[in-house]
Amino acid sequence: MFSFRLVVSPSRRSAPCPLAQNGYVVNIRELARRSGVSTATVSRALNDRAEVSEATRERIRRLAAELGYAPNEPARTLVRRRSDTIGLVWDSGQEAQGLHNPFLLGLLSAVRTAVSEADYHLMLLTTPGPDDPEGTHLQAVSRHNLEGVIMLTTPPDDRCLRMLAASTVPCAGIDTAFTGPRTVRISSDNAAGAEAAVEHLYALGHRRIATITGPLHLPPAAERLAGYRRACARLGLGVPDGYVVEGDFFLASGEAAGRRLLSVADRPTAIFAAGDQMAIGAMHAAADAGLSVPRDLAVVGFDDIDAAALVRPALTTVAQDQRALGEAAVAALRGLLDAEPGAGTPSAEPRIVPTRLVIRGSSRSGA
Amino acid sequence: MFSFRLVVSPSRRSAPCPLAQNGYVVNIRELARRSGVSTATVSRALNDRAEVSEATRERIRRLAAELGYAPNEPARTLVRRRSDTIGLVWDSGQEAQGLHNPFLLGLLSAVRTAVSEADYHLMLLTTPGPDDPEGTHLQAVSRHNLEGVIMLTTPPDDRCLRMLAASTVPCAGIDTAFTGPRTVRISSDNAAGAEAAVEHLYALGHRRIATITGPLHLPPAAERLAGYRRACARLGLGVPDGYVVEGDFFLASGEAAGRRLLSVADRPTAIFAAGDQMAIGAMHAAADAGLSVPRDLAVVGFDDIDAAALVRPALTTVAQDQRALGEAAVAALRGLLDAEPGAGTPSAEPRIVPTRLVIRGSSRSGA
DNA sequence: CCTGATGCCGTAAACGTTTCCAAGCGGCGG
DNA sequence: CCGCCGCTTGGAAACGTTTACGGCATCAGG
Repeated sequence: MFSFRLVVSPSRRSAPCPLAQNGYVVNIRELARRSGVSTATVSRALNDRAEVSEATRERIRRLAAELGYAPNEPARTLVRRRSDTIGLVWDSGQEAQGLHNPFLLGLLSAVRTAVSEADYHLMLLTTPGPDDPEGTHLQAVSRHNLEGVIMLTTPPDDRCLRMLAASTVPCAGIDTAFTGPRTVRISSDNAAGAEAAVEHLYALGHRRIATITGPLHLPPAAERLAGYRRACARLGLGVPDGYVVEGDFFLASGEAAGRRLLSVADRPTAIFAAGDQMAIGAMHAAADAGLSVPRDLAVVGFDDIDAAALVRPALTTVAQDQRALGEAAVAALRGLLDAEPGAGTPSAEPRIVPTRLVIRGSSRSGA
Repeated sequence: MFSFRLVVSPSRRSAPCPLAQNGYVVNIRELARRSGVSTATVSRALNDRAEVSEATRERIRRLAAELGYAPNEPARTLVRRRSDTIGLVWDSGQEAQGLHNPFLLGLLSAVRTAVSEADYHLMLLTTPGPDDPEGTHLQAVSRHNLEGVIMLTTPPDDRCLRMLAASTVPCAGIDTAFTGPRTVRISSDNAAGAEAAVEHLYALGHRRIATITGPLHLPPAAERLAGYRRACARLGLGVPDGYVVEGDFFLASGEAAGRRLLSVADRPTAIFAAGDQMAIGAMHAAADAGLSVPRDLAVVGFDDIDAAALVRPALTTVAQDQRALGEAAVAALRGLLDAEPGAGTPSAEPRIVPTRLVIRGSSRSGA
């Protein structure tokens, strides 16, 4: 079931901890000895417990600072049975190299700062190989006493993650499709973002607006398509056959889809692509067809990857708020952690984060 | 000197560890009880110690797997005085949003897999705020018993990182400028990469090759310029005044530098830019000047960011091997860890990782 | 039969911290 | 004077694991 690799290399045991201060580590016991109190009092003083007099507390803290004392987290974890640490997983990225990359890094940074502002530590979980057992992540959580896990844009068919989400471990997932008793999903408002893109094109005078979708089995792709359809319906725009082409979020699929859309009977004057790479591909297709963007064809993407600002004309796109997503994930996870475990599902509905339309040259003639 | 935030929220102590298997955690003691041996034997069996008979070892392992036992890492760390965990820092990324981002994510993934293949765990260190004390990272290392730290593309003026590198903590830095008794630097072969770029342009027939550099106080920028100069000298190419323009690695600076280079007396026919964003900026400048890339002007960049493959014409560039860089960093760190601490500097010279020239449309006429 | 070696295993002491429980002490109302 | 309470403090038991040390077999060589 589980396999173990606890092999301890017989050489190099017990390396001396390289603390800068005095060459050797100072404990709570050393502090107790030097300040003439017991270890219990030192612990209480450093942890801001109420039952210590102000005088001794101050004395102990000063001594601790002076000696460069740092508490031993493993020992604290051991006795407190909590580690103040949460795990982090993201897709190994080899497959989705193009799509998620730039987006992911923003998420990572946002999660990192939000987590440390909440005074938690962050441990990276290994993305398991295809032959690793399903319980790999559960093992890791249990080994390190992790209190919860944040997962970022992970593929929906990861067995290990599915098992983790299905367990009682608190999980917060950004752009993930897993469900579980203590799992909450965080996502951009894909539908509203798509609607805003269509509305923007409508406001510019476009009436024949086509779309390039992502793989429709992925929730974000489906939601963006739904938003597109809703906006079209609301604005009274028809969606002829052939105006909806499915891509795979990568450049080449956008180029191919663009060619198809430009050869359709009633040629669209604008394209909303569910991903920036596909939008850029569509712009290439337009250029190859001798069309000028945005004069002959307006293009709007989704995600605001780095390249969106670098291509010419620069790409109008629906930007996801990476910082807000990261903060929402951490907030949701804290909610799960603070709730009593027996309290059932606190709120299974996903947290939705608004998007922001970034208008650039690909949709605006005056650029 | 140091400040502490060990505040323990008085509510929610001792949350029950949510392990899936049986609802409660199984110890080494439980294993011992159930298999009729002592905890010492169980520990030895699971750790592949020699002093256990094959029969009992197998029995214990099977039982452990059956019960879903996972060793308690904090406890192991406490008694073994090593955590098998290394820290990871990277730049908060707000300032270098454009330059390092896509590159960084590849490094992160590479480091992550290399670290876990070496059976270490990875802990993310917080990027400290400007008012955090200098010893923040040292504190973290000492608190968690981290055995070493890997730093990725960190700014050269980070006081906390400088102090960390200067300490006796083993450090491996990719694209960092810190030095210390147990600190090793890993870097792409910037000079050779630049040389390869110039040679490529020379082989295409170009004789007037200019360059756009990065901020020359950053080592990579200086090294790339040196490579450019060396190649020009070797190939007998003159470098007239005005053929070397300094940028800041961002798009706008490349565009401005491109304009300057295109208006110089003896106009270059090719530009080597020390960063992809600047290269793309130079392409924009050429387009604005009515020049066609690559017919009238060839452009080569550096880094191979995602956008390099998305712009038109696609950008020829010197790709950094993120995987190799990550693996080299982990290997270097392991070298530091295995070396006895008293052995002095094992090898202070930096590890150099070769680059790879990716030829695309911006330098090749037949695209 | 004795001696030493070898293979396997148990006892118990750590590791650094938190926290339960009790105790000392001064004051205060009865 | 007694009992009680509130404020500090200390003693000691955990938490789960590793490992030094010693013991009990069994076995080979003399």
